Amino acid sequence: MSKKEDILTTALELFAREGFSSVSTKKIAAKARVSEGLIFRHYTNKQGLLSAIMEQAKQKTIDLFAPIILQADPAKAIKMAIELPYNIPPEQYPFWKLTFKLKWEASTNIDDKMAPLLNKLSWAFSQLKYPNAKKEAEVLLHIIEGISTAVLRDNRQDQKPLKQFLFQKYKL
Amino acid sequence: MSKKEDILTTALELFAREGFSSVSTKKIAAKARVSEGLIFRHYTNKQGLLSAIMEQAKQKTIDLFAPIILQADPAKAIKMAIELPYNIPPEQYPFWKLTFKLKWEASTNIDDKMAPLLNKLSWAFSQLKYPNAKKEAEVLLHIIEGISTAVLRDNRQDQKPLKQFLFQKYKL
DNA sequence: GTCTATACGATGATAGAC
DNA sequence: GTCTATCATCGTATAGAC
Repeated sequence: MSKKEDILTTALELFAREGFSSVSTKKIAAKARVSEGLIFRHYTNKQGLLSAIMEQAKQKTIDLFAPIILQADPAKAIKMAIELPYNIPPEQYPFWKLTFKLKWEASTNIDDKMAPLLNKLSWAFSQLKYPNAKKEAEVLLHIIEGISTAVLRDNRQDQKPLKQFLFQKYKL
Repeated sequence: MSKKEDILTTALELFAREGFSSVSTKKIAAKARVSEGLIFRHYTNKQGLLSAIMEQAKQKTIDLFAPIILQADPAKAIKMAIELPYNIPPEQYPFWKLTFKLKWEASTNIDDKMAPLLNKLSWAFSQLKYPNAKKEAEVLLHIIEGISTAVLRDNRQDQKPLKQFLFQKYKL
């Protein structure tokens, strides 16, 4: 891995754990074992570092959602969406933690990221003849985000997973 | 309002909007129109300011939940819980925004705050003979937190509220 | 209670050498 | 590409006067 990548990975980890403004470029440099100046050579400024991270995140979101979006069977798509929080690759936790954290920063908008999934769920519920497909989708997305939050925050899978319960609830 | 209170209110607003570490004591002082030194006279340090805010928050949480906790009719209790996100007094938005934001800081734990509500919902569902009362409660709490997040982030009520839909879903 | 002045380490960022 | 040295500014916090 290049030093440029080391910086990005380290910054991501620290931002996810401690928040963007709490982490100094000095700290990033020390943990990534590069000189502080190098950060600015590669990423112009601290904000540029965050932008580069979020650029990567965009692609990871698409990759993670792809199998669900492409699923032609509506019941299977819903099932996969429910399983999503439990299937986040642990090495991607920092990514998702930061994404959820940044939900509360004015600049970013997590809803844009989630829109494709929301639309797919809406489609799935309407295929299954749910009377309020759009709202069913919204509610399920809230649940999925809630479970994801729990998983990401505690860095562990839910002790008593709601997965089975939800499968039952949605008759899957 | 005393200057001491001005500081607290201003800090709360800024912390909620921009995050704890992004906001300098200088900025708080300017916006509250007090000298910077006064902040430290009253609250020892910046962290003390946050602690004072969270101390207030504890009481506000209790007050907001009280009518639900005291509700003897289980169906009504669930209904009130669903209405909760829409009934947060707007002047308390900064409080709740900050509370939800701090969910992602290692030190704080929002689950402790939410536990009484979770337990009440669990009780309500079991009264109504739901087969998995505990998990029903968990799921509904996720939904309520999701709706609250949307309301708080956009500083406005949901355009197409899920309230009616949820009432129907839970046959209330 | 409140303000002004100030100490001083930390922080983001640049310049220049290799 | 990478490091060292350096800088201006900012940020928290204290001291002393009113």
